Amino acid sequence: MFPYPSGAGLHVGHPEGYTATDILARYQRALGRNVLHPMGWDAFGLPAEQYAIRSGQHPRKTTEANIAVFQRQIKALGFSYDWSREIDTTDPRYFKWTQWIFLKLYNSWFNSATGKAEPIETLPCPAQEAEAYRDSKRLAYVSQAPVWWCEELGTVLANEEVIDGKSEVGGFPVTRRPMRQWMLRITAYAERLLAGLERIDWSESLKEMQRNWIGRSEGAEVQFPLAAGGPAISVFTTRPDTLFGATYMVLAPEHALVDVITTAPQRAAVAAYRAEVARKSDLERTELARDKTGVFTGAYAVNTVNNKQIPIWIADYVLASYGTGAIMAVPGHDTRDLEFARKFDLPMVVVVQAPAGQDSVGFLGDGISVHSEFLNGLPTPEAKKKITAWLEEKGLGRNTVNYKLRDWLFSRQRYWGEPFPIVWKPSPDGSFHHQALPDSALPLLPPELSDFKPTATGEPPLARAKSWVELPDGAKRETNTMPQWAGSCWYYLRFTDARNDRQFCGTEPEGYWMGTHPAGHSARPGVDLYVGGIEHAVLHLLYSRFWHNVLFDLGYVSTPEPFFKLVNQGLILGEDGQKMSKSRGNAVNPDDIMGEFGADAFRLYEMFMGPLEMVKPWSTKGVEGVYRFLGRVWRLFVDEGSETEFEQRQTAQGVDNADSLAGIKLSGSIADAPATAAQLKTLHACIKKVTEDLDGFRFNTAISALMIFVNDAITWETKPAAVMRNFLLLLQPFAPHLAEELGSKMGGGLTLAYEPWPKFDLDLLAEETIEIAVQVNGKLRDKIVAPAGATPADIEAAALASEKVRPFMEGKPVKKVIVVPKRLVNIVV
RNA sequence: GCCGGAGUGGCGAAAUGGCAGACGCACAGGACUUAAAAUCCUGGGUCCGUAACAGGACGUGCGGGUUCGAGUCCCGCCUCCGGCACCA
Repeated sequence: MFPYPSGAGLHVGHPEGYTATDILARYQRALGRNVLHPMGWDAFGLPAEQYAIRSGQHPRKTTEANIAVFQRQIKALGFSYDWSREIDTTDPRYFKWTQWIFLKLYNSWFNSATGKAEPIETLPCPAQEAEAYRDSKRLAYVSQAPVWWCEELGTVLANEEVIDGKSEVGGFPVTRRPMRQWMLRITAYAERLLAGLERIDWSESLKEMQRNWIGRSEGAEVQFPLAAGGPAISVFTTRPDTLFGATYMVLAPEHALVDVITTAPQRAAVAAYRAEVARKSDLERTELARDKTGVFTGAYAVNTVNNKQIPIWIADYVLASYGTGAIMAVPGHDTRDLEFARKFDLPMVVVVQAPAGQDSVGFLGDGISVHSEFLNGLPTPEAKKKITAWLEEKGLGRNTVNYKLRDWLFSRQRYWGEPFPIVWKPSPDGSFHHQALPDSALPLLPPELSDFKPTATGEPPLARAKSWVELPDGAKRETNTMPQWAGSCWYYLRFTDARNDRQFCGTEPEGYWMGTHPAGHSARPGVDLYVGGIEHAVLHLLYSRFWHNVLFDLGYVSTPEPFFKLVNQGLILGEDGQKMSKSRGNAVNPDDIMGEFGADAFRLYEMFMGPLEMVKPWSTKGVEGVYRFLGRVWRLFVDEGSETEFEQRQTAQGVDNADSLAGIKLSGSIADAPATAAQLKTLHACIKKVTEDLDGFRFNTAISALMIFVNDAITWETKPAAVMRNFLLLLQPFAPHLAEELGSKMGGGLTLAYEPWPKFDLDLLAEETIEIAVQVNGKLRDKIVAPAGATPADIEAAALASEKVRPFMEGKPVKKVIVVPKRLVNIVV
């Protein structure tokens, strides 16, 4: 995942994923594959804008400076990126296409019959109000609804950006307020986003997080007529089988029918309760709201299965934004309803018999229906089917599916983001109607501003630029901007064809790199390997999949999913095992580490710490360890005398580093000598282990294999040049600077990075004799040495003959002997 | 509460159901040095045992199970980390 270039520079987490992919890129190239390994900048975003507000410095300037810092650090780490594909989401040549994709969303609708997005022109519209109808179906639409507003940040936020009633960025309180906003219809893709998870190689936990976020829930929508007549109240329930146990109803306080149904005597109480709820922040509502509150509306609904009248309450434990914003309360089999019923003394009926030994009151699982007339005796799944059929027949209900996923709030009141390619045209009645700009008007650049603060009226900062906003024909530009996620939704596609100024990316390169083109190198549709932090599980990774699905439907990309294989690198903690942070004082600065130990040691250490996916604490002692290893590699190759001279020259003044380094000679122990069988075995064991570990992303054990080679090679009096050169080829992806330096001293022409990966020969690994463990009743008692070709019978005989084993078999008959070829013998007595 | 993941030496960790602790850190002893650093060599799970060897018992969060054999598989718990959480 490409980084947001913050002013603080890289933190140690960045090089973790980047080193892993760089090693694999180098490895895959050495295997002869064409590798796309690019870097870019997710550079729109809040910090640059907030800095601009404080300092008056244009975010463009800050962003450029930050990118320069990131570039310097990333280049110092020796990543083999293809810089000709570098992208910057704030570059008009890039965000032109972000705006273009927005227009595709705007000009499309989701056809539920085909399950796909289609151009808006294909939408069958009623003759009257055609435009309004079209607008109501677009994938990008305007909504006047309560949204999360963050006073501190001066902007609205998406659902995904609000955590426990606070902004994800900064942890500021957010409140709900109705505003006109752009939304993206991601909910139309709920099923597709769920189904798509089945065909991609992501960790189960990450898939689960996405599934939970989408929150699919199957149930029934049921109508409850009002006792007094008028509109029916619709509820969503996953347990229609408990309908006979519904003893009251609850509407969310914000429900539209509350005003309609509340009776005169209750009006004051209801109004007071609604005011109280509205005043509560969402934080209070979720954190403190375990204690149930609510008031009676005075109205009754009819439970049509038994024609009983049940009271209608309002309570804030029912959310306006989920399902229909109303529930049938079944205190017998729902914890929350039970709590509420107990508090307000409402009736409770058991309608599901729990299995023997469990209390039926408050029982939530599947059981047998009771006190439910025609459902009695049915197990829960059948009762659900029967009651739903019954409701459908009477026109009182139907099967339905609900999702927790909400549409994506896509506009922000910020300066430093992509402007919407939208203008508002005046209508004769004085209102304004949105209209898309043509593709030819892209990119739409933001106006120049010197004051980036939100305006006093709460309008976005872009509203300040009157000459930009107000068009000669009386139309006004949209002044919201897109969220930071927009640019990162599709950047992986741009990498395939980063300099294309006619298309967001060409069909050919897209097909080639995404793996569906006949000439493509991969059988895994999508990005072959995507490495990044888990924090994007429900943000970037969900948004991106959504956009990609839409682009796929519209025929612009060739794969249904963007990222085939995804690996989440584990967080690197501070030396104290706590999360790294400036305030804790346990943060590690990559520049310091590179300055002291060099880029290779830094790369190597981050890979040696442990498995890529694991959370692991930093240890500067550990860096010293791999640094020492690199020192041993160096001394393995170079002549000690010339090395000493080098060090002396270094301490003298006015000596050019490169010239001085060239004076170091290769060690005399490296010679064009034939390798011994033992040397070849050491080399090929290393090739095998490193190769297999790289295939499995096991960088830490691959490095330990390199160490094992060096520990052995350091004892060789004569080091065959061919063996040593092969070792450098294995080292090169991990520590490219050192490996290339030594490679060039060895000569032989090519840069190591362009040479093929060594192959291992199993024959060279064959042992002449094998050590075999001898167990008695599963306990190790001896080790014997047998020729590699020994038969199981030979080995068994040798094991039984062992002196050390004899005492443990004394006087006990041998029941069974298990011989595991080449490993062990277990004698059961 | 629900869903994921993880618990192995002093520490980071390694181990297709087959010799637990590879590799590294830290530590200890030794060599080199006037000395230190660097470097090189050696050692090490715990306990019992021995003058020293030898030898033995125990040991992968806890309790069971399957198996000739379990860190690994199964069942039940505990702890930690991450996510979700009044979602009907």
